[in-house]
Order: sequence, then structure tokens, then C-alpha cells
Amino acid sequence: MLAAAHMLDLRLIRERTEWVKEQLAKVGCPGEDVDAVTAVDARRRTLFQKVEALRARRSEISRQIPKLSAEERETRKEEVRKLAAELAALEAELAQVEQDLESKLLLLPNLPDPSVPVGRDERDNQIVRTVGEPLKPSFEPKPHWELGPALGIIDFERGVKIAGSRFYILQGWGARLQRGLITWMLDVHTKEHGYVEIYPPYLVKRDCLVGAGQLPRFADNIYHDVEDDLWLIGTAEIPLTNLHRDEILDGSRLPISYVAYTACFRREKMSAGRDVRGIKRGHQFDKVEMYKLTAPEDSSAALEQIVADAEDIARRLGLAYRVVLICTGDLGAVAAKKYDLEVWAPGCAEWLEVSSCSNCTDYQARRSNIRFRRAPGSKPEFVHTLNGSGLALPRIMIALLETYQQPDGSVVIPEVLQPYVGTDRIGPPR
RNA sequence: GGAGAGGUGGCCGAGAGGUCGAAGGCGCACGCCUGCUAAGCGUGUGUAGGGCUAAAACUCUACCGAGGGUUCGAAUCCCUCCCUCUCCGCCA
Repeated sequence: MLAAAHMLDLRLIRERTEWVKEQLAKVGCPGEDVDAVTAVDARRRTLFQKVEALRARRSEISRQIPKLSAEERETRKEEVRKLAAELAALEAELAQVEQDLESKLLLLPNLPDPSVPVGRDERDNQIVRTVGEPLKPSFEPKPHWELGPALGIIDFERGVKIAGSRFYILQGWGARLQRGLITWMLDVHTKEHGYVEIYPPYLVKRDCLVGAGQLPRFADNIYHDVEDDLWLIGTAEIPLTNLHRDEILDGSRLPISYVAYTACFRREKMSAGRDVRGIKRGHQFDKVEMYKLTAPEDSSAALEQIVADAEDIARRLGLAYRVVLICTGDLGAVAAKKYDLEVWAPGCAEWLEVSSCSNCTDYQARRSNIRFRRAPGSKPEFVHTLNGSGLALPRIMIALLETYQQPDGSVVIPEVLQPYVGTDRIGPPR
């Protein structure tokens, strides 16, 4: 039998092939990929029915054998032996076809939500709203890669010495600022936004990557321990998705909201040579991640809520930000709809993506087999899953340092953070 | 890492080659009874896929940690792996 793990509903693909092709074309998936699936699926179905019929005959005869006379028994045994040989050949073929189907199915991206603007790439993304004024200081603002070392809170050279490019050291108030931010964000999400805090493993099994939709597509961006086949998470979304893998949840428990602080690890092979300066894009970074499991009819509203929860963090930190609706061409394989949250960093003069909030609908739930029952006795249905950063640490730190830098080179700590960081100002080392 | 024990339905727990998808219990659902609470009685209660249906009923296939093997036939026998528990060692 075909494993439950498939990304799109096979029945949907079978019965509404043309519609599915239209939808997937919007996210850049060629129609041939869909046709390939339906072709293999058709073959699988005929094979499967043959196999089932043979199995039924086999067990029927076997069941009679004990009631028969000795000689009759032998002829029947012989009959089943032949039948079994035939069956074995068909079963082997079926197994191969199923594997083929599964691998083709796993490569199909999610169906985009109808409200997502159709577009070719990130240039077609839509700015939904901008909150706060991008700061234009009266003096020449410095980028964080100058501020950090000058304040003695970021050490790039030693990071490279220890671990290579794209690694850095946070030191003193820098480390303290990050730790304070983490604790503060977790406190806001757990105490005010209703999330349950989770501390997950950073190393996960291969299945988890498939379940979350990272594999088989993005293997080369993930650190992988070969000896034990464990994979370093690129985001907490991966372990959080797999928390309820192969479970049937009680519908009354939904929605479930989790928040997890984790380190994240990415090879960044695709962005070689980009953003090499500063702490914007490292191989290791910290992130607070929000995650929701909802009933299908509630996921649209839940996405807006996650965005609102992410915005709340940026707003309270006094940072200017904008919310961007990602177009179909920039959506990726997993999300049906996605918003990015970008904060303004005056030093490097760019909008930094500090959060990416996605409604993955039932895509991950199918792959991970996460279902729920509306009421005792009713059919299990797939949940919808959502995730959003709340927020990514290095980029928030960039925005804070660059936004709150003073003409004398010191950095003022926003009031909400002061109890968590333990100072109202970070000055140059004496 | 070493030695031993074990992995069965939502849970507990039988099962030891032939209608076993799996006794029994708990839990749960529905119904009955009972004029409070509690108890009692009855029925039902896995997932996925296929056939037949208007829909059911009905029926077929797969699943008793995973993967192989033996057999006409495996939850039951054999092999490999994974996981859990106990003891020892080691360690944050």
C-alpha cells in the first residue's frame, strides 16, 4: 500500500488533473510533472487490483486446506505455490511502481491559495502595509558590521578563525542583548499571545525533513551527519511539524499554538557570495518560531494572527517594518500563502526579512500524517499547519543596533528590553 | 558500551501456525432504566485502500515496532534492524 505521505491529495490530482495543473503552473511547476503522476497512478491501480485478487484467492484456498483430505491437500498446496510465485512477481512490480509514484508525488509543490497574487519572482511581491517611519538619522548611520566590533560586542575575525566564513562571535553586551531578546520574545508569545513553549531537538531524522517538506528538494542546504543519518534543523518548523506526526488529534484541542527558540543551521550554498558581510546571513543563527495546527477552515485567520503576533514584536521594539505578501512565483514549495515581515535597518539601508509567515494548509500534514477528529467517531481529517518567525535574532539585532545608534557610537536599548538585557545603553569598551 | 526483559487496538492485557482485526477489562459513543449524585443494563467502538450501492448493508486487500525469510497459511516460527525498560559502566 502507498504510504500516507504524499503532498497533494492523489484523488484530487486524479479527478481534477487540469485544474491542478493550472494551479501548479502559477508556482512554476510544469504540467508534465502532474501528468507523470497520473500516469504512474493509473498503472499502480491496475496492478494493485490484480494483486488484491490474487491475494484473495490465495487466502481462500489456504483457509480450506485443513478441511481437506490428505491427497486433496497436496494438490491444493501445489496450486497455491504456483499462485504465490505469480503474486510475488506482481508484488515486486507494484512495489517499484509505488516507489516511483511516491517520489514523483513528493516533488509536487503545494497549491497556492487563491488570494495569492500571481507573479514571476520576488519583484511581483506586494507590500501590504508599512508601519512606522524608516529612520533617517541626522548623522551618517553606521552599518552593524562597524558598530558591533567598535562596541566590542561582535567579533567576526575569531568567528571565522574557529568555524570559517559566515560565523561570528557575540560577546559581552552583544551576547546579552541576544539572550534578552530571546527571553523577552518568548515571554510575549507565551504570556500574551497564547503559545506553548517547546524546546525541540536540533538534530532530526530524515523522515522529519520529508514531513516538513525540506526533502527531497533542498538536501544541499542542510547539514547532515552521515554516521547516524541525523540532520541539523534549518528552522524550528521542522521539529515542530513532526511533533504530532502520525497522530490523530482531538479536534477540541485545536488550534494548537507552539513557540520554540532554537538555533538554526543552513549551508547557504545557494547564496554563496551574497550578504557575506555582517551577521545577516550566517550558517548558524537563532530564531524564535511560532507554529500553529488548526482545522482547515481556521487556517486563513490563523495566518493573519501569526503575522499580527510577529508584527507586535517589531512594533514594541519601535522598529519600522513592512508586511509583504509573497507572489506565487516566490512562494516556495510548501506554503500556500506567505507573508514576509521586513524591518528597516538604517545602517545598511535595507529592509531585512525578519520573519516569514506561512500557511502550509494540509501539505505538511499529509506528508507527516497529522490528522484530527472533529468529534468522537467521526472521520479523521488532515490538519492545517502554519509557521512564522517571531522573530529571527541576528536581523532583529542588526535593526536594533542600527536604529538605536547614537552620534557618539553608543546604542540605546529600547525600554521594553532593558529589564531583560540589564542595561539602557551599550557603550564602547573602555 | 556490556548483560537481561520486552514491544499487540485510545489505554491495560490475552493470544503461541488455520475465519484473529485480534478474548477480557478500562475508557469512549449511542440507547435504556433509574425522579438527585452514583450505580445498573444493552449496543457499538481502529486506520488506509478497492469492489458493489442513490446511500447503506455487504464484501475484498493491507496493517499486532520496522524490514526480510520459512509455510498452502504467521500477531504467533527464524534472521536483521529500531525503540523501551532493568542492572552495570561512562558522563553534562
